[in-house]
Amino acid sequence: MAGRECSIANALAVVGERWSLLALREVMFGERRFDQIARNTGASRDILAARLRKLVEAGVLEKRQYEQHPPRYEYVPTEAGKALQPILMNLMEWGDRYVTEGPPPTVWEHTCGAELPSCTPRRCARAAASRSAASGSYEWAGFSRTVGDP
Amino acid sequence: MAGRECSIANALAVVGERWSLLALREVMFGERRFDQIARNTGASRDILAARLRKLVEAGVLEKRQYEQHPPRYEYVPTEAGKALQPILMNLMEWGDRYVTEGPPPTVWEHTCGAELPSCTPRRCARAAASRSAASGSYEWAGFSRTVGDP
DNA sequence: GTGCTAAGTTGGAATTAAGGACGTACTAGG
DNA sequence: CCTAGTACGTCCTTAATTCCAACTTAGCAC
Repeated sequence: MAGRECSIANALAVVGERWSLLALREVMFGERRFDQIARNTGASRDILAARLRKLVEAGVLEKRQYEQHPPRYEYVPTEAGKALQPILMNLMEWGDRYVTEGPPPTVWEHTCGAELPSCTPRRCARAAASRSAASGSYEWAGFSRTVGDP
Repeated sequence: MAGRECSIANALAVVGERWSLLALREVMFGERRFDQIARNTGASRDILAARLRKLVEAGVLEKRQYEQHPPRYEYVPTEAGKALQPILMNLMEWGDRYVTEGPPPTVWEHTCGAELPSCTPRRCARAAASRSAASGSYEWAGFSRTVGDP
């Protein structure tokens, strides 16, 4: 037990469990409600509830009530949550390059036309293509992403 | 089950399990042998063996024999493994900022004296300080890291 | 009343991890 | 020869987690 004292380990204690980063991905993609996150990640509802609670306790997400009767909540990223976005982007690029077979399921690019280097922070990004079936668009923290058929 | 088709999910299928990224951290820190990785991560030996096998199968690490009699192996990063380094660095920075209390356990800086922005790839980096008890130094893929008392 | 959506909770089965002992193979010391 | 120590795992038993489906609560629409 124990292991080296290290901020990587500390970070993983917060976001390193299964489904945590995928839940965060959904929030980043604009899906902020429990059922949407559950559907899009494929996580069990009980585990997802536990992960979201933990992320809220850790200050990565904030639970915000968007309806009084009946009470309904959505999850929005805090500053710490937003700071994880580059990590998710890098992870996606790594997955594109070394794991995913075929073309990347989602591609981001600058709305300004510049190419998107593997560097953070990124601003002015827009999803150019997606093999995902869902449609919609979303903007957050300087990012803009569109999902849909070309 | 199922969930969105996404390279983040694909990446996490390879490196998202508990201990995988910490094992990779050790390899990145220059600890490439089973016992060292086990000690420094705190993982159970059987689980660690399973993770390392998986990482080798996924092409992230390579198992290299460094001794014939008795056969002894060490784990070295492949190109895919090296490509994960920026992600670990970003995760460490995120942990430093939002999780770890007190000063960062490990600090990297450019050997050229320039400050180290939160951007990849990094070259010419050197660990300036560490609260870790262990001593030693290590260089890999343009990084140089020193662990020890100032 | 029936069905639908949303955001979870509950209970029981299945899976995974923890922790330590053990095996094998070699080296060093007495 | 006998004992220790190092290295790299595997095996076994117990403990903790996760999965899955069903259920709850609360309101709205028909």
